[in-house]
Amino acid sequence: MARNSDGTKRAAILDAAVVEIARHGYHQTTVAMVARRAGVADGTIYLYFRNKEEILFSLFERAMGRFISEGRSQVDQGTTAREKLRRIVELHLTLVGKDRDLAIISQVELRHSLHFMDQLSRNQVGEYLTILGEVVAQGMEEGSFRHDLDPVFAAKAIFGVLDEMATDWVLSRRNKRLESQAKAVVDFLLGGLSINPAV
Amino acid sequence: MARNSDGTKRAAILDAAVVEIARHGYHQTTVAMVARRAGVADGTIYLYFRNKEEILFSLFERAMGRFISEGRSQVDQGTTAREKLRRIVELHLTLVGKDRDLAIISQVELRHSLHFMDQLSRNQVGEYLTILGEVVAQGMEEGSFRHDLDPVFAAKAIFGVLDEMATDWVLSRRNKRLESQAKAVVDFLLGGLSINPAV
DNA sequence: TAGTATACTGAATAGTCATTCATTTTATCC
DNA sequence: GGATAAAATGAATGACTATTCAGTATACTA
Repeated sequence: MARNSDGTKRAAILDAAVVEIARHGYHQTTVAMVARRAGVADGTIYLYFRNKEEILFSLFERAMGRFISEGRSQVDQGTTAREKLRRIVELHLTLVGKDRDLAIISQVELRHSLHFMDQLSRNQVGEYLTILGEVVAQGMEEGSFRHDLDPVFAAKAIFGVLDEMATDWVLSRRNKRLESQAKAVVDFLLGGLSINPAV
Repeated sequence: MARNSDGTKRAAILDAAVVEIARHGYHQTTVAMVARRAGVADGTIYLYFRNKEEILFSLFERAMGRFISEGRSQVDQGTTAREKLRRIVELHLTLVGKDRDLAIISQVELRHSLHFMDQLSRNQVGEYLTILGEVVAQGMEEGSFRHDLDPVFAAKAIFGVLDEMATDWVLSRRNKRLESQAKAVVDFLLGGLSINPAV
């Protein structure tokens, strides 16, 4: 039952799926296409995944796992909340911008169904938002962030900005690097639009 | 060739599609299901729409049309950039929050494929972003917004925050009204996180 | 009211693909 | 090297559904 001992074949299938799904979309991608690119037989896919949808889930788990562990690591390397925020913004944009195929999947293909998004947001994305929320809470304690923020709300807002930049980059044909937006994002998040926010 | 003179039947089909697609997702919704709910025969659908995908497109056009025209109207009713921003944020959250089925479609189901999103963002969403960008530019001229903003960037960031709030509301089971977040959103957009943004 | 154009119907078609499983290949062990 | 188990294969299956179109109903005209 141990399949191909190391995760080699499973990883190969996931790698193939990233390319095919990014190129054709989840629904236009057949299991046979993934099998072909991975260099295995159609049936082999089912030794590693219960069904086609589970490939998509696993894809996301693998990618989001990196996101979360590297995110935590970046946060731990910073000291002030501002610095932590800067680090996490840079990480987010860098990771998404590193692999366009994967970006297409995370920004577009994974958002297919309510059921699916629900699962994702409950688990992986939720943990990511928690990290963001902790940074905001620290900033409030430090006194560098406004005292009237709600960290849960702010975490979502931060995520919203990052996510929109990522989606915009995926949809644009320009090949300007995504991480080049990091400074603008941080400035916007810290300072907002207003010159004098105290209305 | 004039079909059913007024747009009655076409609208009925779109209305039915909203409900079915919101409930089951685009791919699990069959043309027959839409026809049944609309009270027409399967074939009738094809008198009004070239194919299934065109239903989805039309759905979005109809909804986004309201968004843009009401958005312009709200913006025109405001005088200062701040006030315009507040109005548009409230409108956005109110419109999305008004109809959960439609919200599911705009936040989830419409993001089906790269090709599809591309079309949308180029047309409808692009126009919406333009409106937001104009408000930002006005704020900069007025002197109420920071002079170092890029209106195109800021428009995307604003949209990102609004979109994330909308998606979060769709996914959450809580029935807190979406528009109750308007003040928090405006405060965040205007003031950002920092107490003293001038780093 | 007959005749014609328009709108609608829904059963049949035609194709697609996820998934299965009997069979073959490869690895392991004594 | 023969036996056994684990992995992998890929052709066949079965289910599903978008779309078509020959036929029917309805509205309009003169």
